[in-house]
Amino acid sequence: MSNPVFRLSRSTLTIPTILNLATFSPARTRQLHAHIIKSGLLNDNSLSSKLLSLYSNHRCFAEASIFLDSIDEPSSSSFSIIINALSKFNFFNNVVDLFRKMLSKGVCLDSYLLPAVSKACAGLSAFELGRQVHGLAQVSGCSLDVVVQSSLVHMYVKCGRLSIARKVLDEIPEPDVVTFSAMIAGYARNGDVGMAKRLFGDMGKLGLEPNLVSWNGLIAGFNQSGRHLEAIHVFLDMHLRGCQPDGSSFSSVLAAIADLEVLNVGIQVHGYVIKRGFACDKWVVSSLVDMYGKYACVSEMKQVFDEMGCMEIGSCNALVSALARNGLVNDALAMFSQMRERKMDLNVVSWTSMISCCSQNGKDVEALELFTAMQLAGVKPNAVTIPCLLPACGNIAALMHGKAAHCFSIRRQITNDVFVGSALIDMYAKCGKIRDSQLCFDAMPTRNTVSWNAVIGGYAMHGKDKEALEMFDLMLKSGQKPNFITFTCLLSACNQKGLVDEGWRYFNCMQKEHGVEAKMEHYACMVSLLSRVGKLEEAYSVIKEMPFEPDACVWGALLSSCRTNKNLKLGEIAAERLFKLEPRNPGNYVLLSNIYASKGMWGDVDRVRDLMKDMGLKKNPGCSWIEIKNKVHMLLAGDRTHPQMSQIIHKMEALGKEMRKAGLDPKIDYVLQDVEEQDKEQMLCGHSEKLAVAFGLLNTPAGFPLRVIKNLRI
DNA sequence: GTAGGGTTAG
Repeated sequence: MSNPVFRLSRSTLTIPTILNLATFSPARTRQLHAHIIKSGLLNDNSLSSKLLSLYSNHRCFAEASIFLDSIDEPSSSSFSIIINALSKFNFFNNVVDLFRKMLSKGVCLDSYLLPAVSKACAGLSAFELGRQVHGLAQVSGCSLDVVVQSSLVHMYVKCGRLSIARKVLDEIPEPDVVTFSAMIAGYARNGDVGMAKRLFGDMGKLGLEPNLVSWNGLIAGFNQSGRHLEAIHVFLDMHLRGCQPDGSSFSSVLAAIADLEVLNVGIQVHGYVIKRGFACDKWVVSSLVDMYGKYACVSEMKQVFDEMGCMEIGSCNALVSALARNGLVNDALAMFSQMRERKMDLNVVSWTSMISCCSQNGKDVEALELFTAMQLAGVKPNAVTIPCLLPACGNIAALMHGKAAHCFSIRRQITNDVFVGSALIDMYAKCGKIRDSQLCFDAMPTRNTVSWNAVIGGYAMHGKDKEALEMFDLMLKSGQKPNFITFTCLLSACNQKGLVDEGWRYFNCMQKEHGVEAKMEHYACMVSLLSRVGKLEEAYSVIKEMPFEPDACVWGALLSSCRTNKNLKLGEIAAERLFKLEPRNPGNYVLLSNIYASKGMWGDVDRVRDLMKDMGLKKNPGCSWIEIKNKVHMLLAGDRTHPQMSQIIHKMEALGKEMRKAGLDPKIDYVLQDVEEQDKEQMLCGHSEKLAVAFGLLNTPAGFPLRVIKNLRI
């Protein structure tokens, strides 16, 4: 006989023997179900409990529910079995539904199912619902149970209501180490690691010995609050007090180590990980991969990942971002495709990491495509995804996509997030919508340095020096500290308008008054500013006095102005440096030959052209775009009423085709897509910087200062 | 039979 139940029913086996069978497959469970119906044993309590457990453990909740419905008067323990299993598998909505159904049937509460319901409310962050459950627990008398109390503390913590959670904790006559751990983790997660530490101490005073989970909560708390060194100290303390770390302790402490300059400590902990047998723990591997990635130990991070011997989503995500962080963009993309091919369950972190990798490495169109693919895959973007995506919209002036992301943020109610807000400011500014940019800034409930930099940088980018400088004053008044990016934006604004005095003022005060060291970008701005107003010798002195070697940006600024001012002596010096630093940039050769041409030195013009030929370089694709470049520059200078706007657009289209033929990607479709739908003139004015990007102007010295701003990650 | 902790994306 192939049917086991049939065989059972015919055999001498009794029902109690069946119940003792350790495991039943789902199919066998269904057969048992049929057997129970056939034998009329539906209301046998122990049998029905066994069947419900079997179904629930196999996640056959539909069958469990059908069986529950067939019982005449189901007890709270019958509901409890399914509710606990649903909660264990994180089916929180179903927990709530079944709990409601149970109440509607008038079944009494018991303290075995309340923690699961409370956990579901915690998982759903359903504060109101959780409060009602708390009320029911009090009415039914279940709230005296320490397990129920602990679950309520956890629920309030997860809903972000720390003071209520603490009140519940304080009212428990005999809280145990689990209750304390929930509260400690709550304080830790919400950034109040001081309270977490105090409570940890209180627990000791009550004679409760902290266990592994409480130590881990504290380590994670210090790590998440950015107090990395203290996280390491707690880890050592725990070890000294005889509590041996587990995967959770290791993953937190390694994350802390990753953000400090202590690679040797990391290597020692890695040794400890191996010794304790956690080298294949998925959490630990993720942290190790991330740590080695942050220390640029590429082979180590790959080795740790490979030695785990399986593809697990968390560690794969860690590897993707570690590869991206180390500039191995193609490897990161390959890894991500492999994850997709293997049909791994990609989560929001997987998609967000990849979007971030693309938007930071010039793969803007790919970033936008990934955002669409992510949603098609049913993964909801969150408050981290949006700030990763928006720079891609800004980089190619894809205003429609940026707006869509903005609308998405409004629907998801994440516009109050400081990262989302700052990224929106930056995106609108880069798409030419400086007013929208300001509106987003105004709407922010809290701002940080990044938000101020975004709005100041936006005005600087649009040549609105007054507004940029005004915003800086407001920034100082608000008490927000400026950083090196703030000063780059300010100097860039001064540079565009030739404000030499203001430029020097900011340059001199940044170190003295604000403790910000002058970097390459600041020197580049000063050199550009001075040479722009014809003070070439002064600019050259600044270069000579720089405390580090000037880069191509600095020399490019000088060369560009030497052409305008027909200064051969300094032009040759700058060009010589540039030919070494950027031998393959045709713009440098063109500029020098222009200076020679302006002086009628045709022999030297030929010499530079031969130099270009030797390098296998052509002039920038389709030299007719020099014409466009001038017009774009006119727009940059603030000419908002150019009479030939529609011709410029046609020219852009033609150039786009030409560039594409030459195998170049002008990304013009994205620019034009927006232009089509908006008032063209209005858009084009705002798009001046984007046009410069689209046509590769930033790769020529003439593209300064856009080049400086573009390279900034606000 | 019920409760607590972790990593990777800005």
